[in-house]
Amino acid sequence: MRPTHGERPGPLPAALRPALRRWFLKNRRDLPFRRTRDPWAIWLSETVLQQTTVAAGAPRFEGLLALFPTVEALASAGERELLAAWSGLGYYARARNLHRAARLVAELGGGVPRTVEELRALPGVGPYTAAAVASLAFGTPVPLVDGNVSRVLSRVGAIPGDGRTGASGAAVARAAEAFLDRRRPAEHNESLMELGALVCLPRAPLCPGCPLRPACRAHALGRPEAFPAPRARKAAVRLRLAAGVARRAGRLVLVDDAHLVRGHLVVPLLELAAGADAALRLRAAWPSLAGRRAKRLSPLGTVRHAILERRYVVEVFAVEEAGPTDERVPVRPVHPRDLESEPRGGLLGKVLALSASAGSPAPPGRARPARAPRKPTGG
DNA sequence: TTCCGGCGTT
DNA sequence: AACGCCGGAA
Repeated sequence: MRPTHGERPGPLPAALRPALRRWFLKNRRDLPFRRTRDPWAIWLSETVLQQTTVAAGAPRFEGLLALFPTVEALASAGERELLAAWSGLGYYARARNLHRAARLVAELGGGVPRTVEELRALPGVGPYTAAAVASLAFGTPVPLVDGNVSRVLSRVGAIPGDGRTGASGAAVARAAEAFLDRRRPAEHNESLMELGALVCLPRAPLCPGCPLRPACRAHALGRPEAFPAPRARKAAVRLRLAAGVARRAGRLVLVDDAHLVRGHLVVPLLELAAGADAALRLRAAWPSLAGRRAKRLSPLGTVRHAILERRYVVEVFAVEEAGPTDERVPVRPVHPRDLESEPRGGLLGKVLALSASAGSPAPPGRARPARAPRKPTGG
């Protein structure tokens, strides 16, 4: 048993259901897939709509339903026919799954399965689609949590986290279960989705028109748009680089950037395997990188640079060169004063700042690399 | 450009 | 838990 840290958001008061219901009856959009309770039509529409907006998906749903009006019709059609009709919708594996599922259903007879468990067993039918068919078509009292509903419930309960993964996903599921109107699950589920689609918008929610506002903790906190928390960013890839700063006749030795941004100029650098000795590797590679022998390397420090989800840790060295120059290695020597007019990335600025601070009368202690000046990137 | 979204796969 | 799928919207 473990201690409770803070209280869980309580269930949405059932007292708000009538307000939600009134709001829905007044504001619901008249959409083609809402005019039917036919399980196959619901299944098909949910499959189409989980990958496209309502605007784009509605006409496609109608076309597909006209072509395959029953699950048996799809089962007896070829996969190619479905794929042809699916063209432009994307996620073609889902069309194949739908076709396989239709054949399974037809083989078993008895039409579209009625229970969540049976539905889940069909290829391409996950928790969402199963709950949608069960509740919207068959009236089974199961909560339905799509992206819209997850956002609504995250806000109403001010649930920390992204509302999908781990504990926050579980908290959203509990809230959905607690708020479910078991007497009319279809209408209830549709109304929550519609509220998310029309009022509880991702970026700028329209709280004044929201029937759940009296209970909404995120609104009470004054920051409805802060929920759900942004999705965790993809884990950054960490890479080690070794870079060398060398001068020839007052000009910086630069090369075309092959690692980070094509078309930019950067100091010669190289990617390091884990545990590799930066100085050793850079010195050995210098002739092929810069076309000249590296006589001596002195460490200048470390620079960090991020591009999208890549994190570079760059060990920078001042390089003293010696010997003849190999003209076959493409190098672009640039005088520092001409740097402004060259395409270059933020990394070069950071490296040069480090080099400059190391070259100037040393402040006591290790010089922290100055932050690179903001530069207008691109074009 | 960045973000979003159900599901299957890994 | 993370990723790819794929097109649309912000």
